[in-house]
Amino acid sequence: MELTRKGDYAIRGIVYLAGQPLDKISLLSNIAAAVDVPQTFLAKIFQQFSKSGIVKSYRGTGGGFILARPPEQITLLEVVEAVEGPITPNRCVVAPGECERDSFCTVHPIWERVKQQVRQLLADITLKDLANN
Amino acid sequence: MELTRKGDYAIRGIVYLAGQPLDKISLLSNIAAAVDVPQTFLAKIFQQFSKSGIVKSYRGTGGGFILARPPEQITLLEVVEAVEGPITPNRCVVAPGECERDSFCTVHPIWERVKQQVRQLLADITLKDLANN
DNA sequence: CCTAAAAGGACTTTGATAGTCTCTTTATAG
DNA sequence: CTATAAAGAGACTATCAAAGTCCTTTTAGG
Repeated sequence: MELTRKGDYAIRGIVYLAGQPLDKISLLSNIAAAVDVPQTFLAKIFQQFSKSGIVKSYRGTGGGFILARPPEQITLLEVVEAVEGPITPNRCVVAPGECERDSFCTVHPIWERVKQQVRQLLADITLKDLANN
Repeated sequence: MELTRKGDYAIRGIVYLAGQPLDKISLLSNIAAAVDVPQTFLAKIFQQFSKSGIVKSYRGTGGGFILARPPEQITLLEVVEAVEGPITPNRCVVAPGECERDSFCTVHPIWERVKQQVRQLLADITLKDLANN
């Protein structure tokens, strides 16, 4: 039921980025230092961000990371799922048909509801809400 | 963000028990077979249930397990937390003061909300709702 | 006192988490 | 066109929790 450290780090990093001037390219080394995360680990996280289109990356001198969209268009849900995979309170509910007990299991619908509620809550928060200016 | 197998097994077992005649003492071996969980593993789970006062156990011949209270007085939240520990979406929010970033961390209140919502949802479900009769 | 059950503790296996390290690719500046 | 500065990618390692097993002890009945 818990976010992993990776997820936590991911949020720290992206929130930091959202708090920077939006046209400023930030160095991974700076981000890592600012949010207190091992740089090599954060590198992996930002690679995932880059692949899922949350940040844009630039290589070489003067390179770094920048938000791919304005902060009000990036939700917390998107950030979390980019690194943690789909949010699901129980594996029986990751996808329809995953669980052979789901036809008769009375708990199944509960997990569906939990999943929906949590996703909804996170989808309503954007990086704009989280960036502290 | 996911329930462990232990949590899942725990629910299966207790829901089965809630579906039995309430004055009937069930054998662990029967429960385990019925819900398709390794008996030795389920034993550990029911020990925790017993300690948290969800079931009553009887040793020796004719012994076994029985709900400690009527099913409508046992919530899903209680069951889950008995074996999984407190529900918390992020370790920063298990207890006040746990996280040294919480004074300035803008995400902290979000996790509090998620936690409350999930707990509320699970607290509203009782074993009576889940037992299929 | 023998047998049927749960309780308790020690142990093992497996897999995910949380990283690290090294090499490659891409881009810029001189 | 070469040196340098960044991110990308892959392989590797260490640690820890999850998932489960096994064995011994306690409790209760017949």
